[in-house]
Amino acid sequence: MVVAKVVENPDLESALRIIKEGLTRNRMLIIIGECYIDYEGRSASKLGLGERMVIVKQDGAVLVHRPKGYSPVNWQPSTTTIEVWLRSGEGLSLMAVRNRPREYLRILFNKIFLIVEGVFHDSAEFVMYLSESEIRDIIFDNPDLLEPGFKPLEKEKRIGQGAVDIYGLDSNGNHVLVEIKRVMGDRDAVLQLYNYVENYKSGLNKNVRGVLLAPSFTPGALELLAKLKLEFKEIDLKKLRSLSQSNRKKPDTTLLEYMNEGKRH
Amino acid sequence: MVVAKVVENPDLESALRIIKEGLTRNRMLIIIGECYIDYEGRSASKLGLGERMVIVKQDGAVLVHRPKGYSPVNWQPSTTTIEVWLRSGEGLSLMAVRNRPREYLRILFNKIFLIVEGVFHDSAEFVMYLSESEIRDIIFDNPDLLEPGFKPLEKEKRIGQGAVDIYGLDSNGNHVLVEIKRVMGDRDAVLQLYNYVENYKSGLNKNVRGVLLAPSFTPGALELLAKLKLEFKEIDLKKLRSLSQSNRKKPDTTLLEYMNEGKRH
DNA sequence: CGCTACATGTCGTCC
DNA sequence: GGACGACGTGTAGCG
Repeated sequence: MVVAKVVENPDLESALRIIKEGLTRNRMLIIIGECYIDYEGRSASKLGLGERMVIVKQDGAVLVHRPKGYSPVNWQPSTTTIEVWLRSGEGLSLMAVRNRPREYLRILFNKIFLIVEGVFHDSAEFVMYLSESEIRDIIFDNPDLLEPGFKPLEKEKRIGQGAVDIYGLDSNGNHVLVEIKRVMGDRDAVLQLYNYVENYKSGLNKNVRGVLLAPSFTPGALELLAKLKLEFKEIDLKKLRSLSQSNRKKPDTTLLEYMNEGKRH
Repeated sequence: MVVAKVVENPDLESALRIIKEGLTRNRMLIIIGECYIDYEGRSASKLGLGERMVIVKQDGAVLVHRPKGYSPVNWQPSTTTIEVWLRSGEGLSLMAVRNRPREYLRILFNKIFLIVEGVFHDSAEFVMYLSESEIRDIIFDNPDLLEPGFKPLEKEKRIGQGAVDIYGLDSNGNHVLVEIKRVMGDRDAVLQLYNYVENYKSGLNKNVRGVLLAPSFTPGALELLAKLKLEFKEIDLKKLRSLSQSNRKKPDTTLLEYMNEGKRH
């Protein structure tokens, strides 16, 4: 059973009891109420009185959501300790503390409108397609996508402190370092590649080519590429996706087809 | 009133009606149920059957949370359109679509255990302390923190496509570019600074100093700084915080004091 | 545990 | 609207 308990408009003493029980049992808690919030740690923040939703997950993660936007206004990732207490005249406090980095999050409730206690069963596998590592593997296995005659030799080759995505040789025997971006290539990506090339060249007495692969490029990136004498090549994600067809995990129906099917009543 | 409606174990037809109503009224919806999830857009993902919490915010943002962890497993930031439909034998679908980038998120419910409809009043101001821009202002106003005789001239000076945090002159009249990091300075930060220095120097015939300010530095960053002949200086955030005392917005009580007070029953 | 780089990053800001 | 950089970024992976 997912939803173990639903309590509307509890007084703060009941709320305290319910929340404490839920925490003890490692349940997921959803608390809707009016609260102040303080945070102190790597930075510090204060949020005045308002109505919000607080989620305490089964591993101790805490999220505070305002009525808009993707991001929680305050939060704590999976925390070591959560403490709750009630002081008359002040309200109900929920405090989430983690140690590395040392951070405090304190939620002070004035009123609580709803508490939901739940235990979720969810062991399903989550599969994500076309991550950067997947793209890298496809390029490695289909080196002509970079250029004819390219011979990939190593993935994630360590260079200095970092690692370049693909290292190989071109048809003239030149060393080639390939940096791959799944999203639009920006100046950061160029600088990353530049650093690899310079670092790798410094031990060698040969020409080293650096190539940035991305679906598209910002103007700043293109300018910087030219200035640093680095190369770039556009990759077509759709094409790559079709090349990974053999991958068993690939969805056989796209969501779009799915959707159209769904509407074809 | 925050919580407008709480419905436990609705059949899917009732659920459809309730969710549609909630969407029309721009209410916040919390839907707990068993579902499959498909996503397609910049990337693509599939998630098998499991019990999850779905949040639809008042601006159309959608979050799907599993029982653990900070991050939603699937989501959609503030979306233009959300559609819901029911097909017998299949289940209840909630589809969130946005246009830029074009992305689809589809949640297919098998069972719904709970629907909460709420309207949140929350206009409180959120104040964050010691952001990078705040640090920048403090350094600008207290230039000796960088070095004696430093004369800051411009904040966020545009250089090429980007902007360096502080530009100024040292006691010898050298141009100085200062890049500030609120967190540990890494290779990326060094490359960012390097790019500014090179870019700025290219128009000039003079020496240009680049200084990275951060509370600490990774080994990779220090190595790169040396190689690129850039400078660095540690900043003490605690000290900076005391220098911003004058700032009205600073909290007068720290959360730690608050907490101790809270426990002193 | 520390460092590195990815991420469907998201979000504000400035041009 | 696009580019650029901050973010309490979180998170996984590797040494």
